[in-house]
Formats: sequence, structure tokens, C-alpha cells
Amino acid sequence: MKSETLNFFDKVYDVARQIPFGRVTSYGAIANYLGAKRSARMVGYAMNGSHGKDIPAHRVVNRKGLLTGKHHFDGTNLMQQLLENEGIVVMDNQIQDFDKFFWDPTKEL
DNA sequence: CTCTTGACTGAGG
DNA sequence: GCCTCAGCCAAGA
Repeated sequence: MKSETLNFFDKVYDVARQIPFGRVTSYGAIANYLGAKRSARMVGYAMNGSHGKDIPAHRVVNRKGLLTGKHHFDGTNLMQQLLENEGIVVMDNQIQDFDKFFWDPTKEL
């Protein structure tokens, strides 16, 4: 099978699955890694299908480190709880020291 | 094919 | 620093 057989969504899932424990990244970073810097919205859109998979979607936030996608989780503060469980400090839906926990796939991967 | 939607981002006021 | 507007791109109806 060709490596290009993977759809945009599948690529997003692949990258998101490789996010290390205790680290977070942004939609734009993933999109940039996929060669679609302008498709950051598509990354988030793709995450809609991340449920039921082994995708740590809670490690993916917007460029400001804000938990914009928390409303898509089961509870209202589930996403924050998961992040805090990994040692990440979250306050008011915003990750503290975001730059410190930021994981860039284009550099790390 | 056309229109709408969206877990985004950058620029401007 | 906060709010608003516009651009971007893929999937679904």
C-alpha cells in the first residue's frame, strides 16, 4: 500500500498518538508537520473521530495552550483532569508554562 | 458541483 | 492585553 494512502485524518491520528506523556502540542504544529500549516482547523476537526481510539486528544490544544476542545470531552473538566494527571498545570482552561510542555513534532519527531 | 460548518491562526484596532 | 475580522482547507449534505 502506498504511504500516501493515508487520509488527512489518519495522519493527524498518527501524530497525536505519538505525543509523549506529560507533553502537549497545538493543532497548528501538527498541521505544519503534515505539510498543511493552514489546515490547523482540520486537525481539530479530525479529532472529532479520535473518540474510541487510543488518541490522547487532551494533549492537543490551540496555540495559546487553551483547552478549546474541552467541550468535546465527556465532562466539562475531564480534559483538564487528564492533563493535570500527567503533571501539567492547568488553570482556567489554560495550560501554565505552555512553552515548557510544548512538544513540536517538526522538531521532536 | 455548491454551500455550510468548524477542537485554528494571524493581523488589525 | 482583549476583541473582532478575515483567510484557510477538508469533509459532509
